[in-house]
Amino acid sequence: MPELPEVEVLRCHLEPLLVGKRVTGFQVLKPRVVRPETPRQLQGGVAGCSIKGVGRQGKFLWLDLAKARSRKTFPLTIHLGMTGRLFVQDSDCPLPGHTAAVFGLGRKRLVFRDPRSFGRVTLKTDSLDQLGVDALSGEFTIPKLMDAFSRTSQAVKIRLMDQQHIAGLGNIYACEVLHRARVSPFSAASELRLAKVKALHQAIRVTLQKQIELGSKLKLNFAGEGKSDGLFYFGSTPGQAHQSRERFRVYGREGEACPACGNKIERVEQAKRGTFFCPQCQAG
DNA sequence: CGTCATGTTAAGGA
DNA sequence: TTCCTTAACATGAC
Repeated sequence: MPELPEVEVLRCHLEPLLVGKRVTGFQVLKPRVVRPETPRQLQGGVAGCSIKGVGRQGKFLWLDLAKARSRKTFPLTIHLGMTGRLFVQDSDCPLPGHTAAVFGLGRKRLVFRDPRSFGRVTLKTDSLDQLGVDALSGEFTIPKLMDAFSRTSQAVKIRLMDQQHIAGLGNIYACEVLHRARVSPFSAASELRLAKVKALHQAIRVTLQKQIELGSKLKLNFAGEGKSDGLFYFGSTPGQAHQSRERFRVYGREGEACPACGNKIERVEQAKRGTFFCPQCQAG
């Protein structure tokens, strides 16, 4: 599910459901998602804790936990990987297939489902420590973006997806942002002039903000059962998938008309990922 | 059968 | 050391 907007919509959804609850149990069904500590170590760390908050930076989500009778909180990091889903359900519901981990919350439970098991649950903070500025925070400024683009030989699209510099953009929104800013994905990041960097900065904020607004308005099925999967780009409730797909300007639209100029959108591979762009609007 | 998919990270090379 | 590229992870959709 997961680029910044999807994770933020999920965070907003979960926060009121989780804050104030106590973790009454913890079960790992797919040990691979707990890394690098063992499931047993993680269990010892979270059992009996209360949830004080739900945070996010980039695509990383975390629960602020506190031991009983303690005010000090520590983050339990959850990353959804490519196919992770996180939702609250009644404890007497059957667990869905591909459930990776379950947090008991009294008569409710928090389920982490992840078919591909690329996601992660951990008390280690290494990943968070290395993360760059969140693309929607006030700290993400034009000078910060200039700095992220300097001293590198990489193409701008690759650099936009580097989470150590800017946290939150993945393959979909990197393509979308570049099209909105009319910047070629193949431009050398370090050679972009200030005007283009400003355009990209604006495009990042607008693209992500609009997508969060869209996701906040849609009725999402966070339980992720069947074809409704709590996503607003590949799924959500029936009849909304098409509508939300129309929100993409170039991603997944190879051969279709560019919404700005009508030319055919192309797809090429960059760093083993698909890059969708309009060769007319985004000329090198 | 084959191709592609929202992501991170370890490993190896320059 | 730093920077960069690639392979690996595991499953489903089409």
